[in-house]
Amino acid sequence: MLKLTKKADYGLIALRHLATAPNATASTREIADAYHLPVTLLAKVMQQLAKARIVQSLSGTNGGYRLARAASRITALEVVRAIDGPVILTHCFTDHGTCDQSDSCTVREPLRRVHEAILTLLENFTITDLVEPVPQKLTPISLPMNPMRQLPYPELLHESIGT
Amino acid sequence: MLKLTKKADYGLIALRHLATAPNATASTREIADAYHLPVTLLAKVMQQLAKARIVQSLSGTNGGYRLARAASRITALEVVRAIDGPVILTHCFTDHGTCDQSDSCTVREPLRRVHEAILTLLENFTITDLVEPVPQKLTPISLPMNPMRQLPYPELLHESIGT
DNA sequence: ATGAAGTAGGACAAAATTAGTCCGAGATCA
DNA sequence: TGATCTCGGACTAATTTTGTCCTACTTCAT
Repeated sequence: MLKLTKKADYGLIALRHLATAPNATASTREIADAYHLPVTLLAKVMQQLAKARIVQSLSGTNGGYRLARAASRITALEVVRAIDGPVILTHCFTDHGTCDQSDSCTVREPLRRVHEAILTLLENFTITDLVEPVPQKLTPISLPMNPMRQLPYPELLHESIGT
Repeated sequence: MLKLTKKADYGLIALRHLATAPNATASTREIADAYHLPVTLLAKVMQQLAKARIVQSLSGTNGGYRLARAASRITALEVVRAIDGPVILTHCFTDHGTCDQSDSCTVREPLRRVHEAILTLLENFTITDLVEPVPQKLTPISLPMNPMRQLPYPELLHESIGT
């Protein structure tokens, strides 16, 4: 489905919260309450972020978490990786042995390019970009472009689903 | 995990196959055999592609599927949508009512930008790009860029997992 | 016209992933 | 010393993905 998991969502929300928190610090419960997230699950997410050194934990009373570095230095890619594990577009990438014949998997290389592009995209997106809702214009992506490519057929436009 | 499903993989492989097939036509079994895919599952995928008018079915003996239009006019985004349904980055997009306070979901808008960028990426990638494995240089993505952003901390680089 | 080879499509089972809970342990502060 | 917090593993439940099975219908060739 090519979607972020809820945990990754929660993580991003929490990081944004920390980035704008008054003392730059907040407890798990505080964040969970603010956005109506399941406390225990968010706690797990925070732990993973701490383990990845994205966030720093402060134990004891009045403890909580704080960003381990500047928000501008925390990329969405890092966060997603820390929480959901390696980002994988196609399945072939990791388990090479599965593809019986390297000859068969003809789509692998081209798809890898798309993959890289998405990674780059996420890497260029930081927590700072989450905190400033500047409606910035989205410049078109450069990818191997096909000169013959045109707009999709009209009849397909009206049944295009989802966002 | 931000990954394509196997079905989407299969669909792309099949479309690539059709794009290069001698008669521009191939049966489900033929394709499944060529890449060692589960026949019945691929059949389902082909049906979905047919319903989305990406592929045209030819019933009867010597039947099979053919591309409904030029490979250069079939985008990866269409394919993924046809097979996996709407592409969703965050969960808030579809069920607006869930987010109790629109005030809470502060990350929605910025994430939507990332979302759009990924969609654009997939939209600019056609079946033709799958068939020509030209190792084209991947130009960096443009996104709302933070001028303060720098490379991730060195200590994080060595534990960066996955691709 | 009859059988072989196709697609169409729904119901269903199995497997994997994600989401969420629970509990015990350790740290810090008042 | 107790309240409040994090840490981390084990565990269950829900959802999604993957894959199979079966029946119906269509086309072609003999």
